[in-house]
Amino acid sequence: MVLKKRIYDGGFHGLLAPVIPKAPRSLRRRNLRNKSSEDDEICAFELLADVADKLLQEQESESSTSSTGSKGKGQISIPEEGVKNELLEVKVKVKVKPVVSEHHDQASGAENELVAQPTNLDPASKELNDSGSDHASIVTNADFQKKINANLINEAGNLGNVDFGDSIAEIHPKAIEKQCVGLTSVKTYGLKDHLEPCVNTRVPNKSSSSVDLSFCKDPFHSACFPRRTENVNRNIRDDDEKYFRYNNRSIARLRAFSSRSRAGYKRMRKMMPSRYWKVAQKLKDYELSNRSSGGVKCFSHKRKNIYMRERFQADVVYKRRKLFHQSLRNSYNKNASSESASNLVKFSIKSFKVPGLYVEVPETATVGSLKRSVMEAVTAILHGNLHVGVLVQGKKVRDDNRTLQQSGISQNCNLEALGFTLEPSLPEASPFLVQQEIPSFNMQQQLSRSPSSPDIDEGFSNSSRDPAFPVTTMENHGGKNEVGTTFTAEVTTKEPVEDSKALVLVPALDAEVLSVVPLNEQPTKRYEFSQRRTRRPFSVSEVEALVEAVETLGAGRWRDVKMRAFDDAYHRTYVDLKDKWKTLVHTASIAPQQRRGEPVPQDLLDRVLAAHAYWSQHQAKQQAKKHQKTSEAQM
DNA sequence: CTTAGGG
DNA sequence: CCCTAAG
Repeated sequence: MVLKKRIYDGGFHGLLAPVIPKAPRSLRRRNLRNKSSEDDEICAFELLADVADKLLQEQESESSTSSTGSKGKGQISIPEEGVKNELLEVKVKVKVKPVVSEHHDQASGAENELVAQPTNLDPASKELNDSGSDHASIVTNADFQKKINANLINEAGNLGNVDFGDSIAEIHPKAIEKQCVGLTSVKTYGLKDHLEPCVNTRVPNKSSSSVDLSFCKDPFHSACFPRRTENVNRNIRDDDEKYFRYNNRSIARLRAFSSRSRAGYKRMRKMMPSRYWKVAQKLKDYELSNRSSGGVKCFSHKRKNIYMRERFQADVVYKRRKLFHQSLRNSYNKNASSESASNLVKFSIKSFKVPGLYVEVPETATVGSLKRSVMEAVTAILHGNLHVGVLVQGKKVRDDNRTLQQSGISQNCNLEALGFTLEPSLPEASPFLVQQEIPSFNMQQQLSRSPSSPDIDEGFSNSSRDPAFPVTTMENHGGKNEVGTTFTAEVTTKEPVEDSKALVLVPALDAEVLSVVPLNEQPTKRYEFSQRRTRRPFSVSEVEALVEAVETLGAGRWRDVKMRAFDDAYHRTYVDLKDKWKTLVHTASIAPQQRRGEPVPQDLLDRVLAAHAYWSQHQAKQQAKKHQKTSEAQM
């Protein structure tokens, strides 16, 4: 009946603990916004262009970091005999989502503004040009569609977002049969200096099987379309640090929206790592501003929850990883029967997933534009700096001098555990250092992993496979119907596996690694893409701030604590604060000799203990009261 | 999205 | 720090 007085007499340095009522979420949320300017407008393609640029630069300046990577070229070579002289097949599947291009957006959902053109393919892939439409044909037969839909749903289920109205298409490069696949170039307005990846897959002879990825920059398409205002660039630069402060990964996506619904908003948000979300947000803002001037209603899209950025990111990454694993898989021919030579390693690479690929095309777009979109996406993602990685048991084998046998890759062993990754040859760099050096859209360095583990990299632990979402699973996964955009490229040896159509939902960004993972391996909770955040010990001043905040707000209101004391510390999520408090309490309760890390002043620890005691008691009282109340109500 | 806890 | 179940 009476407001409980909560005067902290424990002595927080003489301060009365101001009990700040917990504001309604709705209100609190409002506060979260407006943290930074929201008038930024960014052209999606500008972003793309920058990304492409960076990546290109990266590629050019970076020689291979692995033995396989000779600039712009990667090769998988299995020097073992027994590899069938088969043709490699490359399939590209795309999950398309209705989109409205920013340039034509008026409700009609105009065609994507991508323009595709034949590229100057290298001789080896010349025929690609001839194959023209072949290498990007849309499969629309009902049966397949059905499967894909199921798959999409399945995939979408992983992301937890689904939408209706998505159309799917499979692009099946016929070039396969010609043993090579070419990616024609695609030009996007504003996309500058894009590379023209030409992926040639050929199988020389029974002695070796190789996948040759060569890239060429297409001078022809270098001419840029008019770029957006400097305004855009400025904003990108200005906000870049925030966007990519912690994770600068490759981004290559084409996006637009046909749906301005909240669902759409949420979906997008979910699908993309929070760090990119902000960008997306801006992109959207841009689009919306464009559109609003045309009289189209915009929906609120200014939500920003800065503290949750990282957490969110984590979630997305997690989901992405999940999806990721569904795709890249190999199937291995383990036919011992025909294998007389026990030392032959025989297998086929069933599919290559293109993780960072994200394609969105308006339903009303033409098939042609779809093709072009895919091309562009591929171009943006594969623009070259890739190198192949080999995974055994989910662990990356880094020593190129090892023999297959030494690496545990042998016919008698578990070929199922063999996988490949296609990753950009990026330098290892601290995201934090990088961000300072490259204030704008730099998203390459991220995939760098700690240089530690020399041979086996635990990070790439077991290619996780979620049993619930087997690649080949076509069962309708019910419910959701949201589809991000999937883009899967499969490389298969002849004998097309009936269900080589594994459709993979690629969670957009973070295309660092394209991997091929064994099909039968059991899923693990470790995902290749997960990169643990770099450890950043709390400084004494941070501890001080935390203690102060908890003293006044109480332990448990982490969101508020965050807001109060770490609002600008983007790398500290409220969960982090909660965790830190936990450790602080622990630290304070153990002997000084047992403490590690930068010593926290005893007085601070004392305050921790005091506050902890106080708020614990407080909480207990609250609970008691609550119980009493409920019990009374029952009587 | 937030909290709360275990890992 | 990560991962998750609950709310």
